[in-house]
Amino acid sequence: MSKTGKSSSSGGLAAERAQMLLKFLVERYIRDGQPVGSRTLAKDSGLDLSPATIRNVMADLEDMGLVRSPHTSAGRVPTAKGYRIFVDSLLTIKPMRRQEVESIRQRLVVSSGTENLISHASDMLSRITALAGVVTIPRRERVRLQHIEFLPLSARRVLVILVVNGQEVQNRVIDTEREYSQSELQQAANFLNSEFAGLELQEMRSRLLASMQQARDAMQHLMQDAMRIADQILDQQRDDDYVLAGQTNLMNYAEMCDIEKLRHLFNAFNTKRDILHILDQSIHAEGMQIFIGEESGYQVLDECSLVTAPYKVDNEVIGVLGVIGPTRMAYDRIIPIVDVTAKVLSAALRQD
Amino acid sequence: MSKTGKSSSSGGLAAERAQMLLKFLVERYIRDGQPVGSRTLAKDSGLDLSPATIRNVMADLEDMGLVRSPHTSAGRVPTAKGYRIFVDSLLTIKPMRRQEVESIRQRLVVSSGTENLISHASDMLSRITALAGVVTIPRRERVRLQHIEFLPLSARRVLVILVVNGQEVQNRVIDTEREYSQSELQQAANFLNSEFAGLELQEMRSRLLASMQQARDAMQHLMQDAMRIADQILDQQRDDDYVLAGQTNLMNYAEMCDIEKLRHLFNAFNTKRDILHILDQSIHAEGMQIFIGEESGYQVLDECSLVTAPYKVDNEVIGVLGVIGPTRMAYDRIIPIVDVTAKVLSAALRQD
DNA sequence: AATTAGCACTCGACTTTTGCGAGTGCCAGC
DNA sequence: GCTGGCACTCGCAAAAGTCGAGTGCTAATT
Repeated sequence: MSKTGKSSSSGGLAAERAQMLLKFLVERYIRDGQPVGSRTLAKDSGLDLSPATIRNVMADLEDMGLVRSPHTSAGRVPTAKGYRIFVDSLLTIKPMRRQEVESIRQRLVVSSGTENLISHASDMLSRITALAGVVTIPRRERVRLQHIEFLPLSARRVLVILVVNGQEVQNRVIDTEREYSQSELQQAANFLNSEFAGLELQEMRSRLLASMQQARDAMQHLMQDAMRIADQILDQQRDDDYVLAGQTNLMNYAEMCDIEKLRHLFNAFNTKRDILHILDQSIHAEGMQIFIGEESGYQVLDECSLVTAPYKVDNEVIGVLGVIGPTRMAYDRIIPIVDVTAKVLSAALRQD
Repeated sequence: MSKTGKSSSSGGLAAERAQMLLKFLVERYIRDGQPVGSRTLAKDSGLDLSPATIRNVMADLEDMGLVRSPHTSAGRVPTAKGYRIFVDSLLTIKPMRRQEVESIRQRLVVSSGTENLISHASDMLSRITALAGVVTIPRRERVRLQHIEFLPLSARRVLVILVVNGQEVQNRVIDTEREYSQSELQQAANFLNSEFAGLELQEMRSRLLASMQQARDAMQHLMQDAMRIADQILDQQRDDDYVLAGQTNLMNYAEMCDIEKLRHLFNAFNTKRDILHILDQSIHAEGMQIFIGEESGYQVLDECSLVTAPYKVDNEVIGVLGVIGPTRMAYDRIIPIVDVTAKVLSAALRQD
């Protein structure tokens, strides 16, 4: 009954063999998508062991929770835990083909405008990996005001245009408390521009607050409104989002044949909340992150893995990108792709 | 063999009965999704006929291409042609529930900003119908310039901000041929604003062209650039798009269980080209349009129907909205929903 | 002439049976 | 500790059987 203790035998050596077998099993399963039996393993692993021995090792691995049989007389399949070990310590990364790197770079260098860049990156990810690509909309901590402009729309409605961070344009309509004349608005804009251009919105906000307390001038309300806008924009920064591409690629995978599962997954894509939550986790973790199957903690991603990498500008992480696919994805190929894409995107954003 | 001729018997009366039966059959099939047999029809149609008689009528309808049997011993199912007749002349529209109308109105009245309005409309459509909702981004023929602003970014890059049609803001970065000073830009903007504010971009374009031929001043190039922008914006107007919501609803329908079909459909949604083409057809046709199954001419929509209605502002049609679902959708309920939503959206856009 | 009852027949959906084979676990021998 | 051998398990797939809804046709009825 309790053979848990005695199995690992003479320590490290057998453990190493078990690892080799695990590695081989995972690779094989990723390739074929079929449970791997002891015979296959014995024949192709190059370890020159009989199937029976392999079976013993497999039983051990199963005890450790690294593999499992879908049913009594099938081969073994890696569990999430098994994939974890594989990814963390057994994986041999396969470098990207020159051509692939180039195609990403080309595509991203050409496209202009942050929006465009992001969606192209997502698109490239999904194309090259044949999985779903995801890129979060960049979110900077520091929003630097470049220019502000007020434009009267009607009696008490003013259109506020803000240019921030180089060339991003944001606009809002505000309902003001009283009617402002064209020249008043102009004056206010001039004031704000001369005082605060180049500063961060946060900074502007607090300075404005301070100055309003001492001088209560005619512009008071308008200034307050301007501040409200700044707040809104700062808020909106937080209200993040992502661009997804190639969802349909996921429909090709056997593990997704269950339409119910697929629907839940797609719903999660639309709802965005859960996915964003996971992506958020990796925005703070330096470097690449891999979520395997149930690890993510979200049921919808049960048989999916997520490979992510943060991208940055000026050494500040401003977003995450990655791919979503079945747990049984070719990690050795996917990982460098995500990695490189993040770097290329970072570079492209810098000079945007 | 050839009983085609003699079947319709004493003219109008029998034909009327056949129509009643067709109507009943379609309604029933829409309700249950099961082929309808002669017995059911006999029992529930209220016509007091024996199944055998019904069978004869069915044979006639089949000859006319309005129904078909999926296989020998199943009931009958409407063909696209059958649905067409049903929708065109047999359908009894079921008015919307007060509550539904209100929920749409509420939702759309509250939301501000064209973008928002559009996506909420799409969302409402998909929620209420439990199908996929689609709304095209509005495209006005007349783009009226309200305000233009140049902002220097770096040596030869200028950010151009255009406010058009009330409160839409568009922006572009242009690379200029030489470096312009801040005051030059200001001057140019002032000129354009005073001359062209309130005019349509088309108009501005041609006037600018005319005036440039006589006076070749220092602003020549900048003006040219401004014109280029106007062109781009006019172009972009043409580069249309739509907002889709509730795709996942489609996964619930039995006729969509084929994953391959589903994938093609979703691909079409992403590609947008074909769908846009169909929607375009209905932007010019006054009033509602219904595309049933193969009628659309696109294979991907083989077992789907599309119910659309144009929406307008100032009596000018600027977009189309509608729902996409299986041919077997509840037309009597869907049609008024699409109709009303189009009207509510039109109203909401007017005061936006 | 239209309608109906009756009847033989068809065919898909579902269930059961059967056979097969891949793969396992365990044990005894090397 | 490894291996060969063996009984056993189970899923899968093909084959066979059953059921019933529904049809088309024909002959009788109104």
